[in-house]
Amino acid sequence: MKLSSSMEDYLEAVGELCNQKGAARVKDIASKLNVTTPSVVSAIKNLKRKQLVEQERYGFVRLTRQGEKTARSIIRRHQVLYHFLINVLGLDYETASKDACRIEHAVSKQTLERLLAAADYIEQESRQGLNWSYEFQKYYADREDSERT
Amino acid sequence: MKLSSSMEDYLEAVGELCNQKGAARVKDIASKLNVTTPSVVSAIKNLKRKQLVEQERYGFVRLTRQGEKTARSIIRRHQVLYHFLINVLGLDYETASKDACRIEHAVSKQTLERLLAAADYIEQESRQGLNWSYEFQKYYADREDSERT
DNA sequence: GAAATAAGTTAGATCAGGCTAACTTTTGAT
DNA sequence: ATCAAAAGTTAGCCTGATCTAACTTATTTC
Repeated sequence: MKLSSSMEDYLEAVGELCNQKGAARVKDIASKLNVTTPSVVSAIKNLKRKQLVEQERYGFVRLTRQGEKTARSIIRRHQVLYHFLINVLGLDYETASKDACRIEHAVSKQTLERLLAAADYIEQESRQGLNWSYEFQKYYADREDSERT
Repeated sequence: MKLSSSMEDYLEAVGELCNQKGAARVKDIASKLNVTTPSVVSAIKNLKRKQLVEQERYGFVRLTRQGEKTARSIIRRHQVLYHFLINVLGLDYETASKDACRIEHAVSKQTLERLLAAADYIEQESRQGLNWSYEFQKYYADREDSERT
């Protein structure tokens, strides 16, 4: 039962709002995703049909058991990606955040696991004195400099 | 003048077909992208409007000057990503290919440049005896093993 | 507790991108 | 040169995701 990118975004937003406030309101989902409330309503209707979300009429939105599971994996995907972009590639938060939002819908399980492993591996290495990230940042900066000439 | 993912796919396909055969035929674009010819026709109409492509009625499709430039950058994006997935993360061709196709529409210029730099850096390191990829593959394999227990 | 405000919903439009079916033009075989 | 097959096109439909405008229900405030 695959979700579209868009539905993943909604489920992710519901998940995050539930995590931080216990339940999600339509208007908060809307403002988080920069869409209008009718868009949220129709998306929620869709997620209800898929049994990922529950909502009493005019009330709060909450995740079902299955919804929680799915949301968790979507959020994890985002997190892993974001972490990788920042801690391995050394991107700024702004760019990392935007790219993570878009790329997350496109990475396979396999790729994701390797991105995570790479970040972990590099972190482990750095505890042993071989600071990959630092060396790479230096390399990257130099290379950028030389391109500007 | 930003292109949708879908339009990027069409332009990329036209670019590749032109590279290998000098011009693209509607049916070849269709089979490359797994869509029907009417879909191609309407996409081409769109790319014509954007001046990225030319075509005499019932004839071949070719890139304009601007189209070539754009196609080149899209193709490069794909290539860089594919290379990274294989040579840095160690994914199999199949997965790398599929993921590259989907992720390419989502990576920013900044992320792309760093992915490229990371791949180059690692390659350079490996010429100096520090075989990152090899070590990482080992790390990854071990970690997968221990998860299976 | 009634009126005003906020939140949620419904109806209906639009747009992109895909499809099928039917048609036209081009190509190629005899 | 003709006519069958292949390639390209057009028309029209469908789905997903968005929007605005208008409406309904809940909440807040006096």
